[in-house]
Amino acid sequence: MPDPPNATIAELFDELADLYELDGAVVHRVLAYRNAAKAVREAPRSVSAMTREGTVTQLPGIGKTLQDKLVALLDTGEIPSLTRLRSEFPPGLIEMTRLPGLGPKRARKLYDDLGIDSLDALRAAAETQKLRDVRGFGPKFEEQVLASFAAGVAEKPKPRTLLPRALEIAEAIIAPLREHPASGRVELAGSARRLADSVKDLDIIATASDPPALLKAFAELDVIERTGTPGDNAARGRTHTGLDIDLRVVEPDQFGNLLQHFTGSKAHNVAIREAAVRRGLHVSEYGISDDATGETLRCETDGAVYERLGLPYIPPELREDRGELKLAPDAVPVLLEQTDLRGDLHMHTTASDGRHSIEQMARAALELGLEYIAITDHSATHGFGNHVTPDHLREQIEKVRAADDAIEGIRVLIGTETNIGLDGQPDYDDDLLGELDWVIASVHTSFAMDMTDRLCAAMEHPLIDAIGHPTGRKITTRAPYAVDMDRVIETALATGTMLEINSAPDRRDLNDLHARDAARAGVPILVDSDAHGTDRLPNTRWGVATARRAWLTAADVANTRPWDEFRALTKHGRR
DNA sequence: GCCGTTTTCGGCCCGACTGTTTTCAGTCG
Repeated sequence: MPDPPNATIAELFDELADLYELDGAVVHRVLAYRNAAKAVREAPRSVSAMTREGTVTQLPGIGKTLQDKLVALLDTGEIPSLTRLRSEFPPGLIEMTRLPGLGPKRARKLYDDLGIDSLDALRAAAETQKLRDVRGFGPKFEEQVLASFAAGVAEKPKPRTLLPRALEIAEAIIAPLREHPASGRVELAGSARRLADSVKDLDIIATASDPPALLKAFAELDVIERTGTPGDNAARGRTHTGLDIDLRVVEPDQFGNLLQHFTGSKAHNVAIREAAVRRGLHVSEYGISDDATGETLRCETDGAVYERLGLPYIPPELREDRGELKLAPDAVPVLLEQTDLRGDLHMHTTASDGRHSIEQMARAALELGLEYIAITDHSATHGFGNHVTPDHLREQIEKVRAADDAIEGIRVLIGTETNIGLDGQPDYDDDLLGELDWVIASVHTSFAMDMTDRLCAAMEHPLIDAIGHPTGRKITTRAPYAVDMDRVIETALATGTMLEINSAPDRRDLNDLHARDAARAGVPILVDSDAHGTDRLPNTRWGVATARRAWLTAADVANTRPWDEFRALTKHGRR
């Protein structure tokens, strides 16, 4: 049996947390499992491998007990306590806790008293008014349960919204609110401010001379479908696209506290607060109270919050409790900016499945301030758009050379996005690949197989300069394929192959964690648009967002370099 | 279950809301 990947182990720990919670364990023990799940999910290496080496307790939140459980998992394929708890609590019990207002404690009570062990059983009991017989439950709860089923909450969790769409909606709300006469500052918070891949909802923080007026203006915006009953200083609304929006209005002298709090992440805030408590400080969304003086400090900016806590300013993209709180003041990375990019090494034209010509792409790239681009149409065996046969590619070489001559101010390079075959080999023969300036290789078929050998074989090829979208994920629709990223990074380093952060907003692949690991190992990272039209060249914004979340500086990203320096990093350039 | 320049034992973030309770536990963000 192959070693379980980190994602699988993390799921098992999360499941253990859920089950121990149903079992009535103290909250801190449950929290320990959830922390461990996060640590495993974000571990830079294979947790299975670390377990075999005996180094797994180096991960934060993994101690002796969890190490033993991991050893058992690797030896026997199961964790005994998990097997026992699964036999004790039907899986429907965890599903029941998806309903708002029903947590593990109360779900357990319904199971013990009425034998309710599934969403269906719960609904039936609510319909027949049996729930009110249980101590602690009443008619209101029955109504709530039925309302939740009617709203479809029980069926499945609402899909998350991709970042570009979320920011677009945020802008459509924030811009008019900023223009409203009653408003002061209006800022986006939450995971959208952290430029996460996708968001569950939007959090907006504002100050206002007349809060009710601003809340009313919010409720009347075109994009808002409906709002709940607004409070004095907060409103929750939903857009026509189904995205929930929380708007909070706050006094100007607390704006920074609230902005910091609602920017999160939750893990970041918890870590900040725990560290603060050790220094006699208590952080909340309303201020920082000091045990020594009894006073509470309010902050106008989120920078002031970090300053009071003795921390450097931490960019929102880093606020994930991934080591940012240990940064020395002068060690906060100067994160990559979109304007740092000088080249774009992955784009398509009408030769394959793009919508614009070589010239159109080049002129658009020039407009954006790029110094060099590579035209990388799909190769012959690719199923989308036109097949670029070897003869066709030879013609493309001439066309690209001509365009390069014709257009001043930008270097236009000929490349290909060659398909990686099942055996890890490219579509074109080496002679033809050798005539190109640049080769990026990607997987587009047979996603179900273990991809590690295939990718590593491709990287061994002397004319493959980079791997495109290395895990094949589509953020809300397709899981990454099975790939041992440790080995991929190791091989990339050994073979001098670059790894791409593909900027397509539903890909952002490599993701932030993998990109961080790869860059730390010393692998040159690419940030490419993968544009299929001139209007998509600015998509590098999303790749840059991922790079920033990966702690990358301009120096970590190969295509921030001038062409001559970039070329020296490629296999083609080193020949 | 983890963790330690206040600890190898006794801690482990903060606040609001809700429905059901007679003063609060559970849930949520």
